[in-house]
Formats: sequence, C-alpha cells, structure tokens
Amino acid sequence: MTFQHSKNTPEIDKTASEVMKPVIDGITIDCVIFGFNKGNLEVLLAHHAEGESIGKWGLLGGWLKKEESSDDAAQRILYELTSLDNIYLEQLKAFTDPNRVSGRRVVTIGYYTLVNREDYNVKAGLTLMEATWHKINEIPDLIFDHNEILDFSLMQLQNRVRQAPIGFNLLPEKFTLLQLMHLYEEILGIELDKSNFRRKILHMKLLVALDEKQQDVSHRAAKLYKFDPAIYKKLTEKGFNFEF
Amino acid sequence: MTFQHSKNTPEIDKTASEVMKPVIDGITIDCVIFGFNKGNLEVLLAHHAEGESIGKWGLLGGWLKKEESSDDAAQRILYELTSLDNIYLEQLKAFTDPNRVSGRRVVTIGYYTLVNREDYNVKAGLTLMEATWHKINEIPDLIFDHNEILDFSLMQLQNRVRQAPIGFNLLPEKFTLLQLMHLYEEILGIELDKSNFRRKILHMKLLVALDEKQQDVSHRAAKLYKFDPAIYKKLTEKGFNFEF
DNA sequence: CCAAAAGTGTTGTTGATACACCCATGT
DNA sequence: ACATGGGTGTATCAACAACACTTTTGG
Repeated sequence: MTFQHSKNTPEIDKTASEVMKPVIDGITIDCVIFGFNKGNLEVLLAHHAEGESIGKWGLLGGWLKKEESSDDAAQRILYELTSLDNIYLEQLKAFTDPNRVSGRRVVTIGYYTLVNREDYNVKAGLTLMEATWHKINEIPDLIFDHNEILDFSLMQLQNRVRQAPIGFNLLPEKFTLLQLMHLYEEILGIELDKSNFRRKILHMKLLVALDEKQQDVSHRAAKLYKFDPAIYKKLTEKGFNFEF
Repeated sequence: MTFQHSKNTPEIDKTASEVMKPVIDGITIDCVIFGFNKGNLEVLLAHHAEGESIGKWGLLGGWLKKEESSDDAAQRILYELTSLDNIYLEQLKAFTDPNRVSGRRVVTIGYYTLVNREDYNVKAGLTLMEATWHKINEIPDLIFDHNEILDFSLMQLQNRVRQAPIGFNLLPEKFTLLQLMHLYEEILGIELDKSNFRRKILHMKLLVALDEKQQDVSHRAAKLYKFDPAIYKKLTEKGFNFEF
C-alpha cells in the first residue's frame, strides 16, 4: 500500500481547496516587546479602548498580509505601532489552539523583540498613547492566549540569553558592567557575584572598554563599555556559550 | 493619537473578514522524523509518485483541520502515516515565505520528532512503501522549502540535545554507553573521549545500570543501561545542562 | 594469541565560587 | 565621615581534557 497523495503532499492536492476553505479565518502576528528600565525587565502592552476586549491589555499585533512573510509582517507591524526599526526580532512559534479566539479560527505567530528603551523614548511615544510598559512580574490578565505567549517568550528569552549575547539589545550603546550584570540577574531571576561576573564577561573579550565614565552619579563613576559586534561574529562562528 | 483598533486587536476587527479572505489558502504541518541507525542520524522522507512533484522527496505532512491544534494535527498525521504513537514531538516554527509554494499562499508549521527505530520497524512498514530513511548528510533536493525546514530542525535538535536528554528517544530502551556516546557524536558532529564521556554521563545519575549485557558481539560485551525518567524529572525542575 | 571494544586510573590545567578588601565620589 | 557602588586579589574546589593502561570476549 502506498501513500495517499492527499496525505503526504498536501500543497498540491487538487481536492485541497474544499478541505481548506473553512479551515482558517486568518493569521495574525503578536509581538512581545521587551525593554529594560531601572533594573526591571518590562513588556510593552496595548490597552484596548473599544470593542469586545474593552479595558483589557494585550500584546501588540496585526494581520499577516498575503504577500509578506511573517518576519516582514512583524517588522512592519512593529514599525507601524512604535516607529521602531531595525531591532532584534525572533519568531517564537505558532499558537494554534482552535479555541484561542472564540468564534473564529485564528492562528497567531508569536514574535519577541528586544528594544533599547532610550531609542524607544526618542522615536515613539507620540503615536502610542495607549501602550505602556509593564514590569514582567506585574502583568495583568491579557486578551486571548496572550499570557501564554508572553510566558513562552520569557522562557525563550532565558534560553537564548545563555547562548548568545542578545541581551545587549536591551541596553543603551554604552553601559557599565554592573548594569549588564543586573540585566542578567533580572532576566534569569538569579543573583550573581560582582567580582566573578566581571572576570567572566571580560574574559570573553566581547566588550570594548571606552575612555568614558558615568556622569552624575553619587558614587565612584564606573567605566563605560560597549559591545563589539565584530568579535561577537568571530565567536559565533566557533560557537560559544554564556552560562551565568 | 491612539491606536487604530484594527491594528492592535486584529482578531475582533469587524472589517477583518474582507482583509482576510484572500490571504491564506491553508495551513499544513510538516514533520522532520529523526531516527538513529547503525551510528547514523537519519530522516524519514516520502517519495512522491504522482502530481507536480513526481519523483521528488519531501517531508511527511498534511493539512491542519479546523478543530485541532497544530500539536494534535502533527500527532494525527504522524499516526496516519507511520502508525507511530506517543513519540517525542516538538514544534519548530511557522514557515511563511509567500513564495514557498508557487501559486498558493500556504503556511506550514514545522515539527520534528525523535523515534526509536526498533519501534518503527515493528509497527510500520506495511503502510509505508514509499517512505524511506535517508542519512542526514545524504539528503536529496526536497520539494518546496523542505530542505530549509530540515536544516532548521537539525539546528534545533543540536541545541535541544545540549539542554535536555531528549536524545534518549532515538535509542532502544536498553543501550550501552558507547551507543549513547556515538549518538551525541553524530548529532553534534564532534568527537568525544570515551573515558571522559563515561564519567560525565554517569556522574549525572540519569542512567540506571541493568544486570544485563550485550549479546552476540564479537568482543567484550558492554553493560546495558536504561534512562531513568523519574530522575530526569527531578533534574529538570532544578534546571540542568548537557555540554559535550 | 590477536583484534576490538569495554572499562579504569592519573595528571595537569582551567574555570567557578566565595569571600575579603581597597578605591573613588557625592552628600 | 560615611554611604554607595566601583573595582582588585586570592584561596579552594570541582570539572575537564588528554592519554596510558588493563580487562573481557570471540575468532
């Protein structure tokens, strides 16, 4: 017995159009936008001022269009909603529970992004009266399955941050070692030893020491560092690991 | 200026039906099925005997139905095609390039699974004249974007195998330490030291030594071990790492 | 006895951990 | 002077890599 054609090659099955027609009402994109502010990991949420979900919060999202990939759609939606461009963006997975939206069959593709809050403050704000940042451990009930998407994205962030220095996307261009350490502590929910963290991170040679120091702090000013993307590229080719 | 409703809450937008209608022709599921045989990592591919793609190979897949999640669909499709049940199965991501299938807008959700070849041989075979195993480094040109999906799944497997002992799903219930080591070597594409591997894996306490030995080998018979899921559960709660 | 794989032991090196301590600066 | 965070040094311990070695078994 051989395969039935309709099973192993669905895309070219001539009878597929009947099967498909009622199946999917549409595909959306939902973005978990992470930011780091004063030692707290935060997420940008949109407030719904009208419609069924009035008064509730949700992730930022939109419809996938016919002629774009989901990566392009996520990029576009993010730009439309926040004016942010060229930021770290990665697909999580598809969320497909048939009851995730009542009454309709809508599949959503989750994304997460890491943004530098300083950039965000400059470029956006104007268009975003209804979107505000929420601390990661003070997240309200969200619409649909958005809490699940957010939980998944946090797990993903925790995993990814151990394998590549993507956390840098959450920081301003120039930062101190302790800021970086606090970022890792906050994302991973652990405590780190100052001295050991310094040695470890400097040993990786990923940071470039600048000739600048912090300004306007009421204690000894810390040296500023920046992340070196060239060295990062070299290291990724060899494969490397972050374990804190 | 506030959000336009159609942007941040797409699912309940009253005008959405017009936007959606032409957008998606359907969603499919494609599974990368990994097996391990005689030291080789292999993938199960289906041969297309008719239709546009005649003569070409592709991943095993099928349509997502209206009332099932993609996880359920993947499970169902796998069972229909191979009679395999209750196997390790994980979503990769959605593949959404608008041109991945010419003439139609079909999004596919990729999955990968790890199967024990001994189970497979028993239960399947009858229904699967047209599906055969291919060594991971002898993969032909596949239909659509299936090569891309396969490449992605291999990366994912390499990553996941370092964080949890999912590799055990590829082995028979009872195995020797060197079989396990060869599995890691094959998946990760590295060479390992026998002695160091032994110490490391035994030190994790994840394996249970059995009172059995290999049979019918033309050299000293190795002790057989099995994987202990109870201890695995304990360890995952604490979080643990495999680095080889 | 030999081949082939199983399995043990040893040693040098590296890196993680846990501290104690000094330094610079604003109030 | 003291609080606050910046930054250095060190002793101990666990993990790892490299490699040599012994054991068991079938042919």
